[in-house]
Amino acid sequence: MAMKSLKFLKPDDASWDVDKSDIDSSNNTPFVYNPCLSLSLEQQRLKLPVHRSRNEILYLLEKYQVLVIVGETGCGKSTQIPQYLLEAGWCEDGKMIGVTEPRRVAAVSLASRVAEEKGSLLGDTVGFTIRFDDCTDKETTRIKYMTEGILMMEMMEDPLLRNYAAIMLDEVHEQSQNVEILMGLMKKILKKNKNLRLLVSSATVDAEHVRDFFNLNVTKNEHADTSTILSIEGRLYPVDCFYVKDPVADYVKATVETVLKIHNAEPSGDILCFLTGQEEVDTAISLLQEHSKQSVKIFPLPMYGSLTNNEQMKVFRYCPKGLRKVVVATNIAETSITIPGIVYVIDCGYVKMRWFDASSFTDNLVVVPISQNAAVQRAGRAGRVRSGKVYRLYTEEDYARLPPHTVSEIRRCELSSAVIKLKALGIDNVVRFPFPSPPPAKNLLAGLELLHALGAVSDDAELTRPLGFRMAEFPLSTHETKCLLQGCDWGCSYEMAVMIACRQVESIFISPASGELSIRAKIKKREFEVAEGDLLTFFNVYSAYAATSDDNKKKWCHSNFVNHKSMKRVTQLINQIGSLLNKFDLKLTSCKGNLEMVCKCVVSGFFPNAAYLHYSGVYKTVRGVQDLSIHPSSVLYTLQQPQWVVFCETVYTKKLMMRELTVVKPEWLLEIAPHFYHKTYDR
DNA sequence: GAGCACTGC
Repeated sequence: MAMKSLKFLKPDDASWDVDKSDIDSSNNTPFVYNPCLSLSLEQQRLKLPVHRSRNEILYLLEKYQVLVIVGETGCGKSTQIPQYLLEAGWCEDGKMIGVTEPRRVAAVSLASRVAEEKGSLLGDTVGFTIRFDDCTDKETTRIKYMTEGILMMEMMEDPLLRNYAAIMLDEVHEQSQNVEILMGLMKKILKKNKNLRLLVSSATVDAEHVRDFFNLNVTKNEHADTSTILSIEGRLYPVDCFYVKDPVADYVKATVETVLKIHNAEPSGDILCFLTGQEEVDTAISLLQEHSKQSVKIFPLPMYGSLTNNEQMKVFRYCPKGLRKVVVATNIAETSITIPGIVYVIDCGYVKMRWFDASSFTDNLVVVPISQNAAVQRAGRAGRVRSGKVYRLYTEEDYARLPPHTVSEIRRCELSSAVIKLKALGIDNVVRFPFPSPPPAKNLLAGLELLHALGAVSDDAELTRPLGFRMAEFPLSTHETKCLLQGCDWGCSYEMAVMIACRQVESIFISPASGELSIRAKIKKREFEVAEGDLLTFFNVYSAYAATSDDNKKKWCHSNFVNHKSMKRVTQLINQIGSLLNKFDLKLTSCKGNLEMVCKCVVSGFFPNAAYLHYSGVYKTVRGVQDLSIHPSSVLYTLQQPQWVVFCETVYTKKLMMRELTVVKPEWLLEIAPHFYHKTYDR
């Protein structure tokens, strides 16, 4: 069988450190491939495709308030354009150039790169700001890289962004919820602050849409346009496209067969396969490993988000000589990471996506066909080294029938936190807010309805004081924020902060996939379990961790199968929550073991997610009609099923499952949320 | 008996 076994893992093996989002200096973006590494920095700058457009960019920014830049990753736009603006004197009155990135790693690594090119220290002329890490200087920083959420927060402080000469929204084609809101807000800001310039960088797609969105010219006269497009020639080589003649029945099997076909018939070059989830990737990998044992000279590697850093790094290393590297990945390889050396791409044509259903108020994880844009993006992964080939496991007719664009996140997700932020920014009518791709009105209204139930907006849809205005400032879900603020009133804000912080990290437990270790991990986890459910189990784990002396924390985590890096981040998050509360003269206080109080406080934020055990043996929500079951990751999965629970989220794969449960009493629901449950019964 | 990908003064 496949060697997935962790049996031989030594305690000091690096793969113990399960770490996802933390950034450390030793992990300074292995993801960018630089073919000009041997040249001096200045020579490298001149070789970038964007260099030829330097003067044009500066000219267009004199003439237009908004410039849409189209260029593939690697053309140098994110590193060079801010420097051109600085060199051209845009920052002479002390203003900054702000660049937003969808990911923390990108913000940090771009800032370090540009600081190096400018020969300055990071945090001096060039800096970055991400959550928990502000590496800028109020006096000297002129170019500031940041994550999108940071700019959003700054807009709440200064709605006209007067500290900035220009803002560059980088990689907007990823269409995050934040970017949609940022673009809508920027449209308003640009009307009021005529000195501000906006650059929007996007992959080829949708550039016209973005330009037209920002164009304030209402006349037919093109000379009055306020926005325009500039294309920068990319570094992509042509990619030949192959389709299957007939639809495939099983795309995992077809992927494996296609790998073998390419390996036998095509010249050297690595292969990248796209599948939808971890299970599929693991299946494909073990099939490929069977072949590689039968002397097929391939080197299969999995790639997905929940692999440890160490396992992820393997795809960037050179593979054993004489073997062909075959990476089988989820969508993580579509935009988030770039694997060097890929010449062949196999595309199954599907993707797993979160989808919010406003009628049942559930978030579902569903497998859907990809869009034509995504298909092009996946194919492009084959053309970064030399001309490549893409094998699409669907017919050409199927391709033609795919939707042209991926439905943006804001049209698919729960919107209450977006709505409350807009309200706090003074946008009263959120349904009329200029989103570049407006979400369905019913999703916005569902968001409003939830905020109303939580007490954050009044009957006439105004933010309430103080609750609504306070809630808008927290980087947490609306349910969580409500629990936290209720906890301040009831004296259990510390317990709430701990449980909420634990929800923000990937997982606080380490769960080896198989073997003896996985059994030992389960036994250890059981020792922390409490009958009140998952959130209180989190609290239990954290309390034990916090009670351990600093010197022993790492060892303690190791022997208890708790993720040390997650716990460090949880501690950081609790501190941040504490200082955010301080802003409102609120404090973290503990109720010291009053379990009923803690559970009631959970109900105060999560009461819309209450479910009861139906006599048929499945759970049902009070408001909905679907059947729900307990997710196997829950501590309640193995215990006797409680009569009433509230859950933090649901996932739908084969059936609808509740995650992160708390056991409750039905009378609490009526006591804490009479407005909500009366209303539902009346219907 | 199960986990697309990101992010937050």
